[in-house]
Amino acid sequence: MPLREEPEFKNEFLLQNNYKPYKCKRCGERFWSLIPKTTCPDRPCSKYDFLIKKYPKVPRLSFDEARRKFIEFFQKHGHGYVDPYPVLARWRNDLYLTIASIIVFQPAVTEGIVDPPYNPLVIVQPCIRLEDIDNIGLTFGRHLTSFEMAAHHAFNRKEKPIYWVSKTLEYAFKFFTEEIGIPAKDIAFKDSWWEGGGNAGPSFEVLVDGLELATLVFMKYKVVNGEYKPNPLTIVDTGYGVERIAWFTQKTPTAFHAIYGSLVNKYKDILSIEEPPEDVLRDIVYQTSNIDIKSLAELKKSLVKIGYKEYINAIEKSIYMYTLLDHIKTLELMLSDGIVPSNTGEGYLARLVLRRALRTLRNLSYSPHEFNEIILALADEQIKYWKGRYVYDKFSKFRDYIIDVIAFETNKYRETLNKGLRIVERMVKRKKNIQLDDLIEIYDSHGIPPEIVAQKAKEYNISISVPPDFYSIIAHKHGGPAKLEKAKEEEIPSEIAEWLSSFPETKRLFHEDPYQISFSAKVLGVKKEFIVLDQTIFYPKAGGQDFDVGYIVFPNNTRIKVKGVYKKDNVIVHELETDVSRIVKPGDIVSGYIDWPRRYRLMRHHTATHVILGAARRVLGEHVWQAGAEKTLEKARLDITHYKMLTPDEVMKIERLANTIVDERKQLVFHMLGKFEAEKKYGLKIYQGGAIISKHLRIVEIPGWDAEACFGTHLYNTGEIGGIKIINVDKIQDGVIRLEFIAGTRVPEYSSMLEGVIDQVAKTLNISRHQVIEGVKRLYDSYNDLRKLLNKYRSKHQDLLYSSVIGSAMNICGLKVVIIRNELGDEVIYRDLIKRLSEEGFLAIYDSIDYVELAMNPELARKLSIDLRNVIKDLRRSYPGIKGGGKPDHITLKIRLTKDVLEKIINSIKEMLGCERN
RNA sequence: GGGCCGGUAGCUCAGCCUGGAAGAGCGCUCGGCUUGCACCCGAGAGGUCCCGGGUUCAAAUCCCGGCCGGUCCA
Repeated sequence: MPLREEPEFKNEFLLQNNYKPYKCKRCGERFWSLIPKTTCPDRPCSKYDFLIKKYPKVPRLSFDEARRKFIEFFQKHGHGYVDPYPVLARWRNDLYLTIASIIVFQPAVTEGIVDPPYNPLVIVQPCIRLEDIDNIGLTFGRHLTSFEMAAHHAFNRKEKPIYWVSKTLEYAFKFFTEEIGIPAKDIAFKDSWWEGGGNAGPSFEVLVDGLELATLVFMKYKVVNGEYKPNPLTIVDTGYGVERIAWFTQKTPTAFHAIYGSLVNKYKDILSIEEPPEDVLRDIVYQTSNIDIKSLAELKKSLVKIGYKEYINAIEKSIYMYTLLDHIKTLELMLSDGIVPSNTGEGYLARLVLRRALRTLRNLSYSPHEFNEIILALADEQIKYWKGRYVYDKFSKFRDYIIDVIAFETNKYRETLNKGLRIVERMVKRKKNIQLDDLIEIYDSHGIPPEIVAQKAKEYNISISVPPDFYSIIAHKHGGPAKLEKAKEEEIPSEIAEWLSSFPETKRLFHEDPYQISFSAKVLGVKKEFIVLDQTIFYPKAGGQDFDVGYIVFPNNTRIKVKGVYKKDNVIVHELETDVSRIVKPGDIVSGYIDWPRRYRLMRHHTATHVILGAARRVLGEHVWQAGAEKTLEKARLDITHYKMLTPDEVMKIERLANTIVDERKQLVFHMLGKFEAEKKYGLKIYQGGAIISKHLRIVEIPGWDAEACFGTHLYNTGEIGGIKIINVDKIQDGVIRLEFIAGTRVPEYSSMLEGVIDQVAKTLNISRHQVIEGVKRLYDSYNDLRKLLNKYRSKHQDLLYSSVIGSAMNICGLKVVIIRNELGDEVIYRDLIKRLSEEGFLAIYDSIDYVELAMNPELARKLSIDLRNVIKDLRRSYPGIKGGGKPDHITLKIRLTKDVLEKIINSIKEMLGCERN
């Protein structure tokens, strides 16, 4: 990382404005200041001096005012304003969350594929970072899981530079001195390095009296396999902390008070918490600001050291409250961007945040049955608090979903806790202690954190020591981070894929007119059975839509079937049934025909999929996103994100609503739009099929209903769908529901199939189609009656067998021996009978069809010192190699019970009992 | 996407390590006690031990593969 001799660090602006470099005597880093300083004004080298210092010219800025000031300042200086993007990075397939403002422009803009909407630009982007989630609260608001990154960006191309270091430093200097009113001498710039989202570069941290207010990054590199390569564009990537600016100007004891204002008191009421007096709290924050505190225990020790022992309890509870403020806001941001909690992917991140919040409630001594009420009250207060404010207004719009999903997830967690605690209890009772291995298993496999295990074990007077590095043991166990790859490519042989890259873009006739069924085109390349044309009506397998089949007619008039069509970037390749390299050459003209009935079905299924998605979003809520889709000849499949199984009523509503769109005969509209233009016009929900990195997007719009970036072939009018029938609903994984449906002429085919099933049932029962329901009912009833009757016969038969068998019992040296033969093949009777007889002191010899079993009462066997296994040994003398085994009172023999075998068995028993041979 | 844990009566689970006659509690049915309810007492019904394969004389139990659920991590 320390590529520290970057020229950016020695900058004109700093030199011309009398900034001088100093080396911090504590951390050894270089920083620039107007006045001499021995340590850098960054913690932990300095304390939060801003909390106690007076700045006469700094006005008190609310969170909203700080944001507004920033935007206005940069707009005034020629920056175009860009609306913030969601915290869920739908436009990227290598990242779940928006962790910085630059994420919005990676990779399309930073790679130079797409121009930014403005250049330079200003954006205030809500971001989520979960790396420091364990520090939340402990640092009194320096760490937050969600924060606003105020940024101005300039994207410099070699041929069109915008600005670089000097201008950026000048903006920062001007903004902080003129707009915020901070004296120039209090501002310092510290050399640093930043990387994220695939880019990196030198940076300056802007520090004021202990608080880092901004980072100015000069992104020159991209990171490829751990190596720094020059980026095609050099990018000014700044990040100003809106929360920190508000905190700085308000000088509230913690950042939470600056961000959450009156909500803090609401939370205090709901949770019945008293914070320490304001001046005490501020002093605690100040005094601990130059210590790296990693746990509550460490903070408590520090409190003792600085003489605030009596506030330990109040501080602990306050920190839990700050954690709840933070986590619930982050959770609501995630949920209102449509995250559905789940056990994988981004959904897990939402679950993680919620569960951490619930654990915090537990730390505040709430018991699980109180979780629901409290967490919902807290969640609702945040929704109210943020109403009408910046992006957070959407909390209100998503209120129903937020409340319902939190309640649902909370119940789920309670169940997990209960289940896990039962496991702990069982373990405690059985093993009497709990080792580290057990703790790891309980957390890793059952989701119960060690603190809770320890608490439970305490009830049984077992004390457990949790190693301080518990979570890193877990992390180590799971191995290093793997590369995130949300999407995957199509299946063409790699040599073909390589060959394809040499061709120009194929003209897509299927987009120009999806109803065209024949065409002619010029051959551009042939390789065995693969052929590339200058244009085609054959749709390649893409976007979940199956490829077209048909045939191509070659110059010598042979027709050859097209059995597959694929796409690599913008080149389409046809796979033919045979090698055609000898009958056609580049430059030839060929004609082609697609299997129209097949294509038309695919089109219906595809357009129906868009209609169904729109219906699902309206019935279930806007958190519903496409999680996968496939359209085949037989049916269409749409996986949607939703947190619980659909009710039959919901399914019916979706189906009905979808069919009204069919009946409304909506005309579809197709556009090619620039990336940012499309996102602005339709929102990020165009990325239903996943991220698309491209300059232009093809938007398929059903006006007033649905708009998606989509490559597929669509009908011109929803009326052509004919009708939609949902045929199957399934929960395929946590948070994902699969809908299967059919459209158009598939519907009668499907209902004929169902009729066929009914007819077959009717035929089997020898009744008419209309009587099927009663017929099956009657059959089922009589089946049950007969089963009961059978049981009566069984017990009757068993009684008869019993008396007949004991009547013919042999007495061998005082032991009563009976022989039972399986004559009916009904194991149940004999097994029962053997048990009954052996309990009554008989030795039973059971002759089943292909084996022989000897069984007697275990106690009796012990009393008579009988080990039936000796029977096997004895038998082996005459029948070597017979198989069998068992225990003293019960053996199994793989042998047929002939007269001779029976005789030998009886002799063997006699010998064991010590009577004479006869 | 990967690791770990689990799947046995309607429900909650024991049995699995160490293979050998499928269990408990709750619920259900019937009967008794009771003015009635809860309780209590007695009897009974209820099983694809997730599915498939393998090892074995013998598999709920051991091995392999799959499906489903949970959980942790990316």
